[in-house]
Amino acid sequence: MARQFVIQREEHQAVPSGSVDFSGELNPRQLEAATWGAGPVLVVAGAGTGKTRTLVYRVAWLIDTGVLPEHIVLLTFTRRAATQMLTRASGLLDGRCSRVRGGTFHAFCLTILKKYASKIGYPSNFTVLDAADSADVIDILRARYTSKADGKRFPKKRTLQQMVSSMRNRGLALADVLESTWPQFVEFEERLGKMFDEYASYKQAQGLMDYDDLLVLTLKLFQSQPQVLREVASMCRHVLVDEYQDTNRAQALLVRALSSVHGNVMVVGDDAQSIYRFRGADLGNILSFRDEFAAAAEIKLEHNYRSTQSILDLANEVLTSAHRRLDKQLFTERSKGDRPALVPAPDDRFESRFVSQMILQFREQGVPLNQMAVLFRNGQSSYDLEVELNRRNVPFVKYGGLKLSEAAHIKDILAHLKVLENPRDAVAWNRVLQLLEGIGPKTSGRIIEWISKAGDTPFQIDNGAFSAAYVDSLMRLFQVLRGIHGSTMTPADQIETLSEYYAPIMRNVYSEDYPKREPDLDHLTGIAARFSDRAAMLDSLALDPIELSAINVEELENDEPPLVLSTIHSAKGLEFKVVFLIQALDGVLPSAYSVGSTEALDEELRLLYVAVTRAEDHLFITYPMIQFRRYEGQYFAKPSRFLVDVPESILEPCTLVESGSPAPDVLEERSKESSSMIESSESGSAAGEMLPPLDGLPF
DNA sequence: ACAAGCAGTTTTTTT
DNA sequence: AACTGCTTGT
Repeated sequence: MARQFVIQREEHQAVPSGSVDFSGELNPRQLEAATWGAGPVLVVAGAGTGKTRTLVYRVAWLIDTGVLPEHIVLLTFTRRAATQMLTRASGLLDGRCSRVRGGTFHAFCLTILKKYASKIGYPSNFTVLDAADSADVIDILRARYTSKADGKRFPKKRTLQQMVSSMRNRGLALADVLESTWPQFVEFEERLGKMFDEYASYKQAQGLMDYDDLLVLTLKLFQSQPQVLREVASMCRHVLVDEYQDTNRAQALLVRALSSVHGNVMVVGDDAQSIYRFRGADLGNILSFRDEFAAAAEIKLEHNYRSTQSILDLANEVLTSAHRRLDKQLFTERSKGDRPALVPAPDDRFESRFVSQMILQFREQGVPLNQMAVLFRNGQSSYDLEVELNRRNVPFVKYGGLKLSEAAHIKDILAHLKVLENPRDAVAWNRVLQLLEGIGPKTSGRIIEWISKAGDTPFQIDNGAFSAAYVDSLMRLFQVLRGIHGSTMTPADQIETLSEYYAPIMRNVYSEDYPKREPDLDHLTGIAARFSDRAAMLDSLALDPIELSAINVEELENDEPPLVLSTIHSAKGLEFKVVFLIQALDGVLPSAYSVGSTEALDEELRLLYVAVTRAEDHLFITYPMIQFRRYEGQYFAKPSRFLVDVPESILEPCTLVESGSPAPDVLEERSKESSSMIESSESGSAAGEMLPPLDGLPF
């Protein structure tokens, strides 16, 4: 008989030794969640109910009761969210939580895979592909699977990439995915199936992993190597998951796996804020958590501390038409506040002028810029406003939309680093080689084949083997690569060296707009200075691309904290005193892509809900009445279908008039530069009140 | 055979 | 601003 050891049960009931006053800082429900003992628990936390606060105190409680920080895993949706929470927890605990493991599912899986890569047939220096890289890989294969006869009907690389992705993170068969989302491509099923199989083996052969691989291969590792699972899961004494409503099937399985030894898992989420269905998020995960984790308890947080009653009224109204939801009713003890305003503007320019003018007014009333946000459905919706804000010297940061590391010229530089890191990475080689004059897809393919045969000395070149048209530039490339390969340069120095080599190429390739791109190379060098390890830098940039305009913020460090512009998706979890939701148009929110399906429309509705619930004190929803489209010219736009039926008692309809013009004529007055004002339409435009009434607000 | 240049189309949201 | 397909040039 084997000897039996008994481990002392953790003492959860003990009064925490530290100085944190848990019951004073949290309401009874929050306290119950933060001090939860053992076993699975679902925390349903409505918008603004102190979800982050609860998680922060949860971490503090665990550590205070003696759990080692490195035995806590805090999985969040973005890295920003993780750092924010750990910083706050660290404030409560005098820094005692620095060793809590946390981050996104993808980043957490990456650390596991780096350690155990060889067990699933991968080298440990594998490269992480972002969505665009992965589409490039697929495109290489696509050429082999298409013929002239297919014409335009065969799916584009981006679509193909989305197909693979949705198969894998939902765990569905190709046939199902095609039938539900791309019925027009059902005829290609057999070819697509083969192509996707080849995609998988191609990645393995080259040491490449896409985002979905990080999750799926971790699961596969756990399945095929039970001792690895046991090893990893025993280090996860407490698993905390934020934004559980936005996890996909693979992530739910990971949560189950990670908690399989200790069984202590707390998931926090709000079904009404699930907005990542397009990425495979499965609302079913949160709705059926209590079935999947036997005996799971449920705690509901319904006391909203963020918004005024008027804003919550609109939020609740919006939600009444949603289909699937958990029962929950938000309430607040805050005062009624102003009704949210619906402001139609004659056109984009007026909308931008109105928003910037209001922002300046609020600032004069003492609201700091960084307590205000402008939200929109699409990244490009804010271009006009950005111009206007620049003109008025209003500093802003933009979240969502284009990322620095997704810009073509940055990807070029990064491709050189990837080649140095993993010389088997053919996608990176393709990019690097095709920058050279005289080298296109075919030649680049041939050179890559030659390189792969060269074996251990990847950056040596035999100049006799190549055509005179491009040997010289090829030699120069290899010389630069060898120079870096054989040195001990820091990542920043490597980028500096590469930039010097790349600058003339950039002038050639992007001859029209290279001056705009040039400063970005310096930015990149600056970012690289934070890293001492090239591989870590590449992984980090792949998993957490840098927001393009976030760079400008660092330069302004000592100036006024900037206004926030953000896509609704990127604003998840944030709150602001004043919120403007712009471009609230039918076809934008809801997106034109979603009108075909109830499920998709529901998600757009929740998106509106998320936008509305970001606001604490004031909410303005605006849209232009006239839009421009490239081939259709000007046409009359409709406001979002979610807003037209909202009673006026909840959403106040307003009109915008140009000062000095009694009857504003939309088309003729557009170019005037005088300041506009807003009036409430129901009180009659002649005696219209100035909005907003800025006096006596609870700032 | 292959690269480069041109013209026309198309753009959701993100790890 | 990027992607695709077509045409021209080497």
